[in-house]
Amino acid sequence: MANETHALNERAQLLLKTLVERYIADGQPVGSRALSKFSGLDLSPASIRNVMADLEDMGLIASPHTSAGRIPTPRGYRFFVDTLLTIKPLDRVEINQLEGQLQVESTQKLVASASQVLSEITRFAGVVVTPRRSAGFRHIEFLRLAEKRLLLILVTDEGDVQNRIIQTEKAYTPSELIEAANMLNQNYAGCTFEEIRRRIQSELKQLREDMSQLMTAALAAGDQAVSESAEDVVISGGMNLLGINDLSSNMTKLRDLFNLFEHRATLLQLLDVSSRAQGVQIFIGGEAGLTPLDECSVVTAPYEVDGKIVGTVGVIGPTRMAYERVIPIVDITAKLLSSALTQR
Amino acid sequence: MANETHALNERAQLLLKTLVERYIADGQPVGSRALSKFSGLDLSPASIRNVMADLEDMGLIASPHTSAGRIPTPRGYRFFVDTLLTIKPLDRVEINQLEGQLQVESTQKLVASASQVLSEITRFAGVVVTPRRSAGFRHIEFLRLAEKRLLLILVTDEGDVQNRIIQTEKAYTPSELIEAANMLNQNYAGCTFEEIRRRIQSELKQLREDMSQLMTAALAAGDQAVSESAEDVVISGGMNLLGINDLSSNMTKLRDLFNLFEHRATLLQLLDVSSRAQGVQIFIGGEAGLTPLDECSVVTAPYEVDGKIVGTVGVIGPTRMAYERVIPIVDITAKLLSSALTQR
DNA sequence: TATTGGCGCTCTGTTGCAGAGAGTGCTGAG
DNA sequence: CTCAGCACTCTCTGCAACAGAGCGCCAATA
Repeated sequence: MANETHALNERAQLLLKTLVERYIADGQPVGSRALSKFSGLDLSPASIRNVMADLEDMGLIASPHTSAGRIPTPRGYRFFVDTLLTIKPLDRVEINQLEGQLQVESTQKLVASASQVLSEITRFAGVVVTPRRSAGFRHIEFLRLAEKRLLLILVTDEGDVQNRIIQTEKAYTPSELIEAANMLNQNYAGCTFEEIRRRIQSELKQLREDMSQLMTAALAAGDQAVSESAEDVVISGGMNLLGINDLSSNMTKLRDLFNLFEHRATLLQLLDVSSRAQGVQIFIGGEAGLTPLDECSVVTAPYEVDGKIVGTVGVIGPTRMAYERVIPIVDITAKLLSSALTQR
Repeated sequence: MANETHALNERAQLLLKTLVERYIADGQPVGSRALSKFSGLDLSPASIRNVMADLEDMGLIASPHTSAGRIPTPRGYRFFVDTLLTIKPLDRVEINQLEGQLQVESTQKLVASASQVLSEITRFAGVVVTPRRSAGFRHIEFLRLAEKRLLLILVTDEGDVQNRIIQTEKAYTPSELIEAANMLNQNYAGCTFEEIRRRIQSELKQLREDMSQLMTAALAAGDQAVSESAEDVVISGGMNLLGINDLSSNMTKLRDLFNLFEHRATLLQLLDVSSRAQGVQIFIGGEAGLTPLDECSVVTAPYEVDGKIVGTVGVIGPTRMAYERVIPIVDITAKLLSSALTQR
């Protein structure tokens, strides 16, 4: 009764910590005897039971049934990761290994490989929200494929290449195509497509009709490029979660979870939240407000280009995961991704 | 004893057919009573039991245990699809619906959407082996991104666009880049990269050193383009299989199956076999020689460009699938894909 | 000779029950 | 405050009984 200080005393904290650690380690409810053996506190099981009762009153642990040990509640996990968890930073070797697996050839590959590395190293699902991009325009090219078929190649500000095939009404000569491309390249390089559209509106009428068709096609391609390069979320190793006992026991939940994976928009919403804050964020169980995730945790960290946050990396795994290991992995991956993207 | 003609008499065939159909419909072992009710033969259960015993002797059906009904063996399924199955062709509406969902914008999208359509319409996993392509070269472009960073854009014979970023040792001027691109475009358009490599070998030495660096980079990109456009297999809706009771009962098998999905090469090997033959092919259970598939069937059909087979589409689902429905779907999809690809 | 009704047999799935094991809550003593 | 002891609760396992489903076989029948 005397230790009802509401703030946990040191002993209770230590016991909660070892309880969570043991539960994470073997997935079995932890009883008073086990705790008395592993806490290092030299207390009898009976005394420990008192503390456990307090912890249960506070909603930090719970027992699946009368006579099983205790398992952490979401609140318990929350307290654990917030104040009890001691994370050990990755050593140099692991970082190098991680870095080595990132494929820096293109932004797409970078993002895909980051997601994959996360899933492989944690054995959970890796997620990466693709970077937001400015809708700038750098270069355009028309290439003649056949009589009335053109290949339009469009390079954005960020060096991303978009291409699309256009059916034209008229057969353009190569020089006409070059002329059109030159006009766009010289006058509008560096502008967003919005700007181009505005500025071109008036000038368009003065152009020959056939030219204006090309311009319109180019703008359409540009718009598509912008919309396609909208945020998207890449998921790797979702299958890993099949192997997790905690999740694969109830099939229905597992299916809901995978449905969530296919439903990008919802996931995106969750992950976007994380890009508001700096550093690693953790969502435990249903904290994110998504029921399919109620036995999962999501560990995320934003990454940046030139100091500006442009996306999020993360790991989705069971609530019972080795946070002290996953957190630094996500953290470092975000940093590696940031630096790889900033270099380009 | 007299009907031991080894070739099944008509009655036995009809009974086998209804047995397989009923088993496919509700997944329960089929007993003699059910069969007597649904075969339309007006035979008593006792008589039917005699026939069933014969069918069991021939290895076409089996009972899970002494006192359950019978289920088809793989051999039974095989006989069923080979000689008993009556497939009803898709009606016009369904074909249109199928056609409408194919995204014709690019080869990649076409293949991806074909796979997706297959999975959505069958509620199983859709697979498509991407088309083999010739390694021709059409057009190249160097674009200056920064001091010593170039964007190399490469268009292949088939209108596919590859791009990669190159770090150079020297800072090229725009006109140098144009010169290099022109040289490649004018001299080598239409050649395979192999040919270019051979022809350029001698000429390369005569070029200025800086030029030769660009050429080498271009060739490397070309090679990569070729290797990347090698056959690959696209899988959609693998998750659908989670919902199939037949498969999700034994978790381990399910995991093996998904591992197979991630292991592209093996899958590719299987699907490539199908592209040897014309028309729809069906692999039942372990017939493909892959243990993870022993409770699955694979229905495939090759598709072609200009009359030449270039890839395979297919569906992977439980052996207990509605073949009469899946077969025409796969068939039509292959045909639609062929015509969509031939048009471009 | 093919078909059929009937009977006994076998296997599954469910239910009820008892006992062991694990762990708790509580109480009273040090 | 700590702790040993005890009664209690809950799960898990094995066992036995029983109903249900379906088969195989056999003898009767059309």
